[in-house]
Amino acid sequence: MQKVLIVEDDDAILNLIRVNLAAEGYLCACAADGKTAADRLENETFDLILLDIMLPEINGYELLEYIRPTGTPVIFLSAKSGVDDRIRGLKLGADDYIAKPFQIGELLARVEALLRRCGRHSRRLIFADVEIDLPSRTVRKAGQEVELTVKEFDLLVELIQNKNVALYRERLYEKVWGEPYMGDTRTLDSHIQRLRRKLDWDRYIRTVFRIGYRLEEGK
Amino acid sequence: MQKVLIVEDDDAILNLIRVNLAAEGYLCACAADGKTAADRLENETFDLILLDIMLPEINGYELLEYIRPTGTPVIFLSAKSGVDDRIRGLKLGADDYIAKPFQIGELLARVEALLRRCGRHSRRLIFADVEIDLPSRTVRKAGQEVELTVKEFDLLVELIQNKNVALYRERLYEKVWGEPYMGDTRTLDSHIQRLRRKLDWDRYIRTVFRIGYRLEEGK
DNA sequence: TTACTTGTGTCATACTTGTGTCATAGACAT
DNA sequence: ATGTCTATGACACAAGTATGACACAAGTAA
Repeated sequence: MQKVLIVEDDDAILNLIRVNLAAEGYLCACAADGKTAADRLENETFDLILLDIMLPEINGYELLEYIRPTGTPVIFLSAKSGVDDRIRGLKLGADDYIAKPFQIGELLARVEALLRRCGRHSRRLIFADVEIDLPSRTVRKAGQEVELTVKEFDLLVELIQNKNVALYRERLYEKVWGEPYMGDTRTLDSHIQRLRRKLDWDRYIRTVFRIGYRLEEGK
Repeated sequence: MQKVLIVEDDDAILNLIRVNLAAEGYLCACAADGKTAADRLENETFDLILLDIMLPEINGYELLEYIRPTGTPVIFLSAKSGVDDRIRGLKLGADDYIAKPFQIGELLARVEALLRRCGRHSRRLIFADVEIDLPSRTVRKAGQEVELTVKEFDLLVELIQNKNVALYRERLYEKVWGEPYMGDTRTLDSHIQRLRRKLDWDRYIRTVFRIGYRLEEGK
């Protein structure tokens, strides 16, 4: 599922976009001003950003400067419909420029085209405040990168892919270590603990006594 | 130098585009009908294709079908300016859609934006302050030419084409050296270090312990 | 020759990871 | 409730391993 950030201060337009993107199966995040958007960008990554130019606080151009180094594709949305505005937006680094008022169908088509091109099937997992990008093997908690070792990372992925399932120690071990579980060592437990500590996840990684562990959604 | 194919049957428009693209430093190839275009595509590769929809012989839509599998970016040019036409073009696989009549400046800006985004298939790669010209195998950092050896160059290209992906040592080695990775030599590491030193890229080329390396965008 | 590229060896260091120990918590029978 | 047994948490540590840094030699082209 692709994740799109919509930065737009006009409620009506924001909702129009949000509803339509959601209906197409995109995961939407919204920000009504530049500051809020900057905060979210600090803490999350997106597959695409729809960016209004005229915003309170920080405007779209400034925000673009900030986004550019991350390589995230951006489509400008703007009431400024002049050719010069379009050229300026594109030259500054936007990937597309849609003038308001626009037809929602065209916006959807342009979003689709851009994501198709960017090929970012950026397979990622999200659980609670933690975001995992599989190809790059990076983990971010509340936007902050957390350094995990190979085993920790693989274990985390295995847990998230089976959230809310009580995983037997045998199964976990065999999946992550790729060899049969002999029991009677503290290996798995130690790694679970390291994960709990690094992610501050005591509340999510629950021990299932005599069985194994379960990554639990909800509180 | 980027190579653009212009497929357009109207001489005036064709020339307008050709002259302006050439002035911007692009290498232009032209075709006035679908058949000619198809022939050229048989024998050459391009960084970008500007494609008129209404053409004699083979029309733009059909041609797009043929181009799509190659992954070359396409901008549709069309006198059909309706929203539905634009949506159709984009849905069929075009990356952008410019309605005629257009302002040449906007076309140039859109060409530039698309090529910027598509780095991967092109003959020119850009990452951070480094610019790579594949055909001439030259590398420039902040405009200054940097001399890289063959292996260093190939390694760099491989990294950039897979930026933000944790590349396994095996994969990197096999891609660049073209033979299976036996492990237990300092070859790959040495070359990574030479790259880091020559480009001053400690902050971009990150070590993924026990996995390999990752070229990381952003800060 | 000379200059250059490239692979490899060595050493030091940093990091990962498995395991042992001990304390504590849970399960269960009495 | 109490006691017992076992499983897990917490922690520290050691061994093994991976990587950075560097130097050098074999190979190659000029």
